[in-house]
Amino acid sequence: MQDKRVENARERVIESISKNMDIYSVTPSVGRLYGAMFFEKEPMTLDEMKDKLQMSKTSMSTGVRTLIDLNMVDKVWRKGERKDLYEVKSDWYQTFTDFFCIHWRKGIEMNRDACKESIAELMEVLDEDFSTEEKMMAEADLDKMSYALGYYEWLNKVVDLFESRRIFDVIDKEDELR
Amino acid sequence: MQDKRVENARERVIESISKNMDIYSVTPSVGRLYGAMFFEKEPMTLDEMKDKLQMSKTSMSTGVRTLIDLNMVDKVWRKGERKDLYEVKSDWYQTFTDFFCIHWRKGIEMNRDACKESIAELMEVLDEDFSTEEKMMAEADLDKMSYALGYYEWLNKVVDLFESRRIFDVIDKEDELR
DNA sequence: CAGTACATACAGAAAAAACTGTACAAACTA
DNA sequence: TAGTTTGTACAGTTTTTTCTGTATGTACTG
Repeated sequence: MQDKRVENARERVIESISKNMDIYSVTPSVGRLYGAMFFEKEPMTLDEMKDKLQMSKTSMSTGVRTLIDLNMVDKVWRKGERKDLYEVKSDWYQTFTDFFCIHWRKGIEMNRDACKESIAELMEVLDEDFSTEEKMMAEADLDKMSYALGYYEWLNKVVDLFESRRIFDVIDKEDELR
Repeated sequence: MQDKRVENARERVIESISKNMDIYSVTPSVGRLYGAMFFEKEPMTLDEMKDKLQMSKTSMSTGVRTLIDLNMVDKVWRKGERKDLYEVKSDWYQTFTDFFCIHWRKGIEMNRDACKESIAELMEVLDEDFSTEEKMMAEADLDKMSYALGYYEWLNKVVDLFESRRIFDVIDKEDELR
C-alpha cells in the first residue's frame, strides 16, 4: 500500500516541523498548518486547510494571519477565484533571517534604549549627589548597564550580518537541489 | 530624592529585559527574576528573591531552575551558608551563543532526521511503484524535503559558526567597559 | 436588486500555563 | 538523637491562551 507510505513520509516531516516551530513562538497547530501548506502543490484556501487539519475555519483564519505576520506565508492572487489563497514563502533562508532580524532587533532596541536612559540618569546622580553609599550603588549599576550596552551593540551587528545577507559570504548556501 | 532615581534607573532596565526575554521563551516573571539577579552584587538566596519580587518561594525555585536549565544562572557555593545561592552568568556573549546553539541544534537535528527518513521512504516507493500519479506525488514531496534538508545543513553551519566562536572573528566583541 | 459565498469579529468554552500554599524529605545544628 | 532550616513535589486555584460556533459585514453573482 504505497499510498500510506507516501502519506506517512509527508506526515512525519510535517509533525517534526510543527514540533520545532516553538523557536518561532508558534503553536504546534499553527506549525502543522505551515507544514501542510508547505507540501501543498497549489496555494490553499481556508476551507482546504480546515478539512486537512480537522479544525475550525476560524482557527485557520487566525493561524494564517499569524503566519503572514511572521512573513512565512503569502496571500496569492488568482483571477476567477473567490476564495483567498495562501502559500508558504519559498525562500526559507529569507524567512529565517527575516524572523531573526525583526525579533532580535526589536528586543535589542528596547533594551538598549532602557540602558541608555538609565545610564544618563545615573550619571546625573553621580554628578549631584555625594553620599558615598549612594554613589557606589549607582556606579555598580552603571557598570552593569555599560556591559549590557556593549553586548547589545554586538548583537546588533550580528543582526546586521544577517540582514545585509553578508552571512551568505561567511556560510555558503547549500546547493539548492530542487 | 536620589534613592528613587537610582532605583528607577535599575527598575527600567529590569523591566525591559524582562519584556524581551520572550525570545528565550521565558515568562516575564522569570525574566524579572533574571534582571533582579543580574543587578544584585552578591549571589541571591531564594528568600531574597521572594522578597524582592513579592512572589512565592515555590515560584522562585522553579524560576531559578528554568534559568539554570537555560544556562543563564549558576548555583554558587559558599562555605558556612546553608541556603542555596544563585547568580547570573556574567558572560552574556556565551549565554547567547549557548542558548542559540542548543535550541537550534535540537530543532535542526529533529527536522533533518525526519527529512532523511522520509526521503529514504519515498525513494523506496519510487523504485517499486510505477503508478504515475503516485510517483509524481512522491517526487514532488521529495523535492520539497531535499530543499528543506539543504536549508537545515546551512543552518547547522550557522550554529557551528557560533559554537566554535568563529563568529567573534566576523563580528568583534565590543570593548568590555567594566 | 436580492441572494450567495466568503472572511473575520466576537463571545464563550476548553485547554494549558503560571502561580500559590501545604506537606514532606534531606541536610544541617545542637 | 531530636529539632530546625531549606528546597521542592504536588494538588488546587487563578490567569492566560487556544479553539470553536455564531453573527456580521463585504464582495461577488445573476
